[in-house]
Amino acid sequence: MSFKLEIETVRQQKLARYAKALGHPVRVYVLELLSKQSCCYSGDISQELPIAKSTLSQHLKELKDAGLIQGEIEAPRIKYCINKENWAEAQLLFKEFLKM
Amino acid sequence: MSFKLEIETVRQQKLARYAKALGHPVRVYVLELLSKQSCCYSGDISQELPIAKSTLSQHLKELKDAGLIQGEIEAPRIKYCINKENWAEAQLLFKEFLKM
DNA sequence: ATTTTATTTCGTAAAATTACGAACAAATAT
DNA sequence: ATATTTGTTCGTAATTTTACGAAATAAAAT
Repeated sequence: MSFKLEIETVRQQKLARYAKALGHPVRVYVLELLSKQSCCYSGDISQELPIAKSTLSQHLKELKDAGLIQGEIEAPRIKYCINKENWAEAQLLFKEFLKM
Repeated sequence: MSFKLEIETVRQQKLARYAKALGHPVRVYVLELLSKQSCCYSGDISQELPIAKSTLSQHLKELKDAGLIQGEIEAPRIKYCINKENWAEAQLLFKEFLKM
């Protein structure tokens, strides 16, 4: 009996998706910032980083599309927070993966 | 006294670099395979995956460039193994990051 | 009503990623 | 010597990523 390693599973695709979202220093920075202060505004982040606001906005969109963060409108600003449910999933997937 | 979160540090860049390398299902698969059997040949991997050999070769190159794997020539084949030193570093970086 | 504030979306451009098959290299087997 | 085996590199193409500034949006302040 041989155990064939699963290929291209949903699990692997999810892990890769989260990893991809973390594949840029700015996005790593943003997630770490959000973890430190639970939530924050786009402008707070923008002040610290030497990139255009529109560029930051794109990075935030990618984190959102990957499901790692979410934004609530608190006009005229937007409050970004970690998406706890998906973050927990990502943590689990990475933990399992790193154990290997 | 306020503690400003470090921005664009070497640590964040390293983490992002490793994450980026894991940002594709095939590369996640390869790393898991290598962890299961310590080492293996490109052909062994190729057999399992529905992608062209040249494409797999590119993915292997990216994992190698990111430092996560290494290849020893064992002509006419190449034996790929996990780069333990860098893998340990990646594990540590991710672990710290996930703790947040 | 108009201006200000905070942030996104649009338009654009350069660079990187992903994928394939064909051509190439290098050692082994015939 | 030549063919076979194992992988890589090359050439090419489509798509995605990254980045910027300008224009747009939408609520709040004046």
